[in-house]
Amino acid sequence: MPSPDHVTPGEKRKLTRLAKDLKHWAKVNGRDFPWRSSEANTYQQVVVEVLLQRTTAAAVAGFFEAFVAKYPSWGQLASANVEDLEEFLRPLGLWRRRAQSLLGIAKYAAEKEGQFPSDPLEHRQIPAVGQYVSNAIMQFQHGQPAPLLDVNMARVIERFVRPRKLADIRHDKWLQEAAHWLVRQDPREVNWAVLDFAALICRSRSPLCTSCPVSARCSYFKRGGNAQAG
DNA sequence: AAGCCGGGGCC
DNA sequence: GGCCCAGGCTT
Repeated sequence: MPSPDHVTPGEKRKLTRLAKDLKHWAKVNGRDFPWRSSEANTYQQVVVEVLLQRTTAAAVAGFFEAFVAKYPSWGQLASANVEDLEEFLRPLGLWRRRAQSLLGIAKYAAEKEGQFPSDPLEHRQIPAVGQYVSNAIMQFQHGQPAPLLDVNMARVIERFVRPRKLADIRHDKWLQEAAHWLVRQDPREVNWAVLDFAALICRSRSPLCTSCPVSARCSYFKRGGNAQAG
């Protein structure tokens, strides 16, 4: 009996096949956002993660262009007036907390000329940078494979393979390992594919299992998880 | 481990 | 009306 903290070889094969299938699925069905554009710079790729926290990507999509126009760099964001920033963020929600987060990370980044540490342990002290944003930094600035492991990616992995043991995503070793394995090749493409798949098919409420490209191998589907069948 | 932030979309 | 959303911070 394998340790519950460890991803088994069988689970790794499942995840490898899942990554392949979701990449294929996303080529046709994936979403297109401005921050995924080849034009997007590291500032935009990192700052958007703060905008996306607890916020739908659709809402950020209608906001992103205006934000980067008003605050085009870490330096200009760092020197923003707090009240102006709060007012600008208001339609997006979480505006007080988010203004503080953005100012904090911008001041740090401006000080370091936009360079974040390559050691994720050093990210702990940076405002607004938790495990998720840390992984985004590792991927987008340092080219290191890292999972954008949020509630959505967690849901996909848990349904497809098995549920995690711990309540907190960040403390579940098995889930962490599974997510890293899932995105180890073509991390950008797979990360975005998984997030798109989670948002469009493997939704938290009423998942569209009948339209799912991987339902045949999904443990959640095989257990009859979706009662209304899409 | 749980509560909090927050407006908007969706049921 | 309640739930959810590319989390992080505080208690």
